[in-house]
Amino acid sequence: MASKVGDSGRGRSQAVHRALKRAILDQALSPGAKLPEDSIGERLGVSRTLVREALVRLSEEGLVDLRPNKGATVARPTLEEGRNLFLTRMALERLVVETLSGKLTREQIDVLSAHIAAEEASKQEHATSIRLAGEFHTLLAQMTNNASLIRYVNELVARSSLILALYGRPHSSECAVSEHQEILDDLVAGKTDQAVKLMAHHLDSITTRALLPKEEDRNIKDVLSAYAAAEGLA
Amino acid sequence: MASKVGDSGRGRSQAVHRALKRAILDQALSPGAKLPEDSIGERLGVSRTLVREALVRLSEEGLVDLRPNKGATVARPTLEEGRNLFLTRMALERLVVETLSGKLTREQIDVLSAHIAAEEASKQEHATSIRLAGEFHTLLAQMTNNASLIRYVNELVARSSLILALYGRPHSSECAVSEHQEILDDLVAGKTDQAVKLMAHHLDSITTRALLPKEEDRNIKDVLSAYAAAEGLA
DNA sequence: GAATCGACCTTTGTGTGCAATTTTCCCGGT
DNA sequence: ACCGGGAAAATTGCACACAAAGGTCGATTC
Repeated sequence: MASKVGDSGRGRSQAVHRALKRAILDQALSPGAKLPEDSIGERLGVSRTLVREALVRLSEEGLVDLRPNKGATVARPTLEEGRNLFLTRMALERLVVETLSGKLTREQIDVLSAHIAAEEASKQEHATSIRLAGEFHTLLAQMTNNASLIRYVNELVARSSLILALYGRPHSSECAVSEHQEILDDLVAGKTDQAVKLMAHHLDSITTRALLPKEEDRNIKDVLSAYAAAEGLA
Repeated sequence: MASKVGDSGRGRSQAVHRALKRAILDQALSPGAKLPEDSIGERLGVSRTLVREALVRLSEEGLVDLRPNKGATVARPTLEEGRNLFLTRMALERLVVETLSGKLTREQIDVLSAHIAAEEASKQEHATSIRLAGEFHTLLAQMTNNASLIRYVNELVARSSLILALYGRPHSSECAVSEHQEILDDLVAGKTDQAVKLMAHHLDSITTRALLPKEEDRNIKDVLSAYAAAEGLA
């Protein structure tokens, strides 16, 4: 079904790209998963050529790691990369907020409100909940009409999903919905500084609240790998 | 020397990518130029497959436009995109400056000083002058050790070259060198706010000083094409 | 019995061929 | 002289084939 619907836009490699991206963001493919060109192509009904193209795109977006002669895997950002990524996100979303403050049209406000409502409604489903939370930010970015800003925010939000999938705690994104509402309120009221501060807090709370703990075996490996890398080991 | 270092590592598609990127940034290939897979492959001694991969990467970086069934061309950003791009750049470079302020090592300071000296020395050669001016910013970004930040600044700086190539006046980047020195001084002194302000001014002056006027035939065409697009014409 | 070497099998790297689409340009009509 | 119309040439879209690199598992040896 995906093949029939997705094709229309143009180039089928785009369709493959979207399919894989969606699969990754939905955590159907979890970080570190192998992405063999063959199987994917067979499953999606296209040749390796197109899969390859899609993988290159995804690697350029930072969603997959592409190691020479070793194939593609879903990206597995380190915790350090994660924190840096949120720093970058903050810088860009600050611009988003500054650009939008006091300039939202009625239509845009409606769209955002509806989206927040949808977020509220899907609190239970962990997967879609994360996706909707991210889409709020991309929606905001979209409204700036700044192409590069949009692109980068999209990328960073997507990769944030990966980070949260790896290091996030189960119920980390719950409070986010109310914060989204507050941000929207300030944007509508034109309280720029307040909105920026809220957005900063919003993103910061994700990093500190959701990203820090989780003393599982996964973390042990990460810590070790960091030390190993520092010593030039495998 | 850059070519020797970059190539050998692995994949030849990477080499093609670098070659094309370099050619574009040096304005050997000017914005809007056609990039036929065949000719490029023949000229570089590789097959279309590899050229294709490089073009996909470049399009993902925003350096080439890749239209379905119509082939690749060197990107031709509009003036509007240009201004937005510099807005985004500002947001990111602000983070760069904030991250680096007061934390530069002696080595890093030396590298930057040397670079500024090189900029000073090559004032005459328009092409390299622009390149070095850009590299100052990428150098700064590099020192943050923030992967995503580095990547985006690199991209934006590269695309800025395109913008300046299209809309910049001949001697627009002259004063920049002294401003670079000032920024470095403030970074070393740890005057964060001052450094941010300077960087803001630095980038802003590029947009207002270099990007605005230029009433040449090129602009006429651009204006017309904008109206044509609005009317659905060629 | 454990370690090492090697043949096999899987997966990626790259070139090439063919179909489809776009562009060019030549030609006839108005 | 100008404007379609259509065939030919050029270019991209896509798949497949072959070569090379990596990984695995078993056999051989100490």
